[in-house]
Amino acid sequence: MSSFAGRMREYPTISLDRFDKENLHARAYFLSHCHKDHMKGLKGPLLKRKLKFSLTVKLYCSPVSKELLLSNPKYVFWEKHVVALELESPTQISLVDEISGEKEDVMVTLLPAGHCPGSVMFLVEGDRGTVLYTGDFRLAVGEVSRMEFLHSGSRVKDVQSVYLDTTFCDPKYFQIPSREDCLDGIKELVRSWISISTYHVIWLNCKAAYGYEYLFTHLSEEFGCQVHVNNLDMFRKMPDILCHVTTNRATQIHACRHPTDEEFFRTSRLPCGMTGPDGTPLHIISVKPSTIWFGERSRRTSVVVKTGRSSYRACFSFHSSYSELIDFLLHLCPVNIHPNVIPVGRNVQEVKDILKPMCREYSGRTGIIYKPLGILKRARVDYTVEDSDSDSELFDDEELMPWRRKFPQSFQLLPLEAPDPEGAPRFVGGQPDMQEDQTPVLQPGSYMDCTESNDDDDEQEEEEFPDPAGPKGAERESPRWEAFFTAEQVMTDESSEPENSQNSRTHPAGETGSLSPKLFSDSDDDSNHDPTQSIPAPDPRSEAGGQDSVTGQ
DNA sequence: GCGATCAGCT
DNA sequence: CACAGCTGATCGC
Repeated sequence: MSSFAGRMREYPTISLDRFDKENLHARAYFLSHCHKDHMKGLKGPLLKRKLKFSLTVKLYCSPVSKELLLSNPKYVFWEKHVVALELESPTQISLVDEISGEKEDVMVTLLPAGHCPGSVMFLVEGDRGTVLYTGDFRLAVGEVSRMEFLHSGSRVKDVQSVYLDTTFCDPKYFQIPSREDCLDGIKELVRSWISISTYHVIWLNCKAAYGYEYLFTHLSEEFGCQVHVNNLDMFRKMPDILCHVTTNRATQIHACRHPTDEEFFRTSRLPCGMTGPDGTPLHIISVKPSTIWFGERSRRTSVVVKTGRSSYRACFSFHSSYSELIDFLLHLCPVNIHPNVIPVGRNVQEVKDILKPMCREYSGRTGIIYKPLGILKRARVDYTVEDSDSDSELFDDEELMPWRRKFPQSFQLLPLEAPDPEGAPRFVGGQPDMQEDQTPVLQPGSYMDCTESNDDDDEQEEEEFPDPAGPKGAERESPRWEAFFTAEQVMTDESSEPENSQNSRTHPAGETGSLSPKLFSDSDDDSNHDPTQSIPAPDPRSEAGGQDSVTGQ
């Protein structure tokens, strides 16, 4: 969560991502993205009043952020004062003091931040130097070197200060699998489940915030199956997202929410209440996108981990990992780095100590070529620099390399602080240039990793599911669906759908017993997920028409 | 009655 | 396992 107070020391007359207290006096406002912790004070009555009497105060953001902001009635009063700036289009902005008439011009450029729809960084250039406010961001290693507006000719711009998203500025988040690897893992899980039968549905247990659209659009595209969401008003002018989400519950992929959705899931219901034909229960698995949960794990895991009978965690990060942050900072080589976020369990000084070696005064000695992954890799073994085959992928244009570069002495020691003594990546897969003993790439379908999971976690999560078989020793038995459904539905019938109770009574245990039992067992073998091993046994009442009502679009 | 803040809960 | 956000209680205006 951002704890940035809103103002940069170089340009104190503008406020970014904070709109309360001192920020009420700003000459211009900037919103990096539409997450509530970056919108504090934005709907406040004081600011509302200020706007009424001001001719010059504007709120600058990306076109997508403007759309998302104004789709919320609480912020429509901004309508006349929001200015959408195109990405990577430097814009001169006059900062005028409406009382004194005093004026200062700055050039502002929005850069893509990869955090959520519409998220941007703000590059501000003016008489007080060049500063970069990152907002929240996730950039892969090497991406910063390809951002044109951070460069001038063949060199990196002289950046005075970076105001940085330090959410994962901690060695325990040294490596987070790439978006692509995480997505691939989730795709394989989704594929293996929804292909069993049309009664098999996925619930993506996503938080109520922008940022998961990337997941929705890719899954929809992959499986030709729109994702069910509560509301799509905010995407009304975003056809690229809109075409992949739906408010029609008849789909196998859900990301709908309900205040008690976890309870719904425990009782085998979707938050939207969707059932199969005649109220037939659907077979639901939940996938909870998580980052910190993975960061806390002490052993290597795959990008998708089974945490309960029908619960999974999938690695999914909106924020750059520690190594991505280092790559970003070593490339920019700013004079100052200010953390916007103090991760839980750390204090400001600790975060500043971590960042210090990336500041300019600690670098810029000789002309050592900048190769972050090579350095990180070597740092665990020795302190020499060596060529890496991955360089060409990371830096497609050597001309864009920073020119004032030397390795911060203390930085080379940082990876040794990582909790993993061997420096092993925490995930199966990972970067192609990892050490030889690591599995080089994600194995399709390798999302089961129960044997490496933390026992406590598993126990805890398992408890969410009533196990009619009783003791742990019975875990490998076929799930007893009849008891599972009946017991819970009798107790909670909030949906007041009579079909539910009827359905649970008419759902024979033998039928569910044939549902790929190993999918629910404590397995760590992919082959168990081969849907062809099981014969889906839909409710006898469900004819083709019924199935269409589940999958029909 | 509203906003700010915090505990509790995902 | 706290990435972001909601609800409800309490307090002050």
